[in-house]
Amino acid sequence: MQAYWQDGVAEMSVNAICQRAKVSKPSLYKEFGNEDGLKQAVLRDYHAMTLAPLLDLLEHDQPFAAALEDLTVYILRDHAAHGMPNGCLFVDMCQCRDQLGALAGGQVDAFQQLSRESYERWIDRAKVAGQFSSPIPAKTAALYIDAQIAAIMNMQRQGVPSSEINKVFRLALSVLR
Amino acid sequence: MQAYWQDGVAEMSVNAICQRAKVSKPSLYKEFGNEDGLKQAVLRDYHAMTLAPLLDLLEHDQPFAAALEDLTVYILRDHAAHGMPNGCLFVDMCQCRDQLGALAGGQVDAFQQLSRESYERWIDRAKVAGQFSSPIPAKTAALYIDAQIAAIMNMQRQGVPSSEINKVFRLALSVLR
DNA sequence: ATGATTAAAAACCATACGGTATAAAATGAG
DNA sequence: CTCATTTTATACCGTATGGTTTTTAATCAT
Repeated sequence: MQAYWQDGVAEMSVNAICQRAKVSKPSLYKEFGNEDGLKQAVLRDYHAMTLAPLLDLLEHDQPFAAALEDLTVYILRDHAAHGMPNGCLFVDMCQCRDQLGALAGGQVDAFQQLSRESYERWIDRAKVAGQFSSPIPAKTAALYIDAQIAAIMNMQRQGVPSSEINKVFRLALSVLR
Repeated sequence: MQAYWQDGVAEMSVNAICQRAKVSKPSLYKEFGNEDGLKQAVLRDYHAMTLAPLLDLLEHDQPFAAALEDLTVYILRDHAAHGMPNGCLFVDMCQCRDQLGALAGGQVDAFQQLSRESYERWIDRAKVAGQFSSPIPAKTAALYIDAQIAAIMNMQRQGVPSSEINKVFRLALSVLR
């Protein structure tokens, strides 16, 4: 996971993974079947560690504005300070989805759909609670949030200064207030 | 260009390009030197055909709101109707920049910088003309526009319905008004 | 300590890649 | 028509990939 995250899914070969993990190739293939299975397993771990906590934030019973602030803080948190590479492995996998096999590719699609549905339900709840007054459809807002997060992750990987990233993300979310 | 645009830069091998273009491999190498040179040439053509016209829109002497609407129409125009593949070859190259050689990679960086500078100058002009009242820094706004366009191109390639894409993009740009 | 089981190291395999050399075919000038 | 030049098709080269086999080393209960 670390290797894919840091160097990019497309850049990392199975041989390089084995070398870096100090694991023999047969062991890796016994454990994961093939490269596709490895990537699926990695993506599942990454989701549990990094994406699921974000979606959990939205389930807490708190005002929309507070959840939005939690989300902002989570997205903009300093990766390097927590020993994490920059960018987002999931976004990376979404973007090179065509290069993935059936397992990892399907997992990407599933997680993508899950995220958007979570955002949409969150907005819907905020609407019925009267905390989301603008006439933006929930589906559109969900797509919008998804796109904004992906955009920020791309900027992070690209090395844009975090001060600029913060301003851009808060600007993007200001439209939901 | 068509091949890279349609199937993705990372998916297209030199062999496949030759086959598709019905060109012999030695001819291709005589013309472009190597794969990196090919990609650079393709990117230059793509920029002249697709990106430069967009930046030109910003140079016309018209109110900020009018230019913003022109930009919106240009970004959201129906690619299929003009015989173009969905998505954006430039965005694709940005996203797999690590897989590119020195020539194409450098060209990507150059065009990226050019775009952001164009956006920034455009916002600056709008500010002095009193047509951009919000206190957003021009640099931030430029990064923001760049990110929004890339996000829309990703959604297009991903097959999100154009009706949704339109709503998302107009939502994103509404923050600049 | 020994014998069965498991893991690892190394070599190997087929394939596809980017890139090049060679030989056949097409082209052009005289 | 002929010869020189250029273009093409084909085969080839070295390398790296995903994936396997074989052989060696380590583990572990008896």
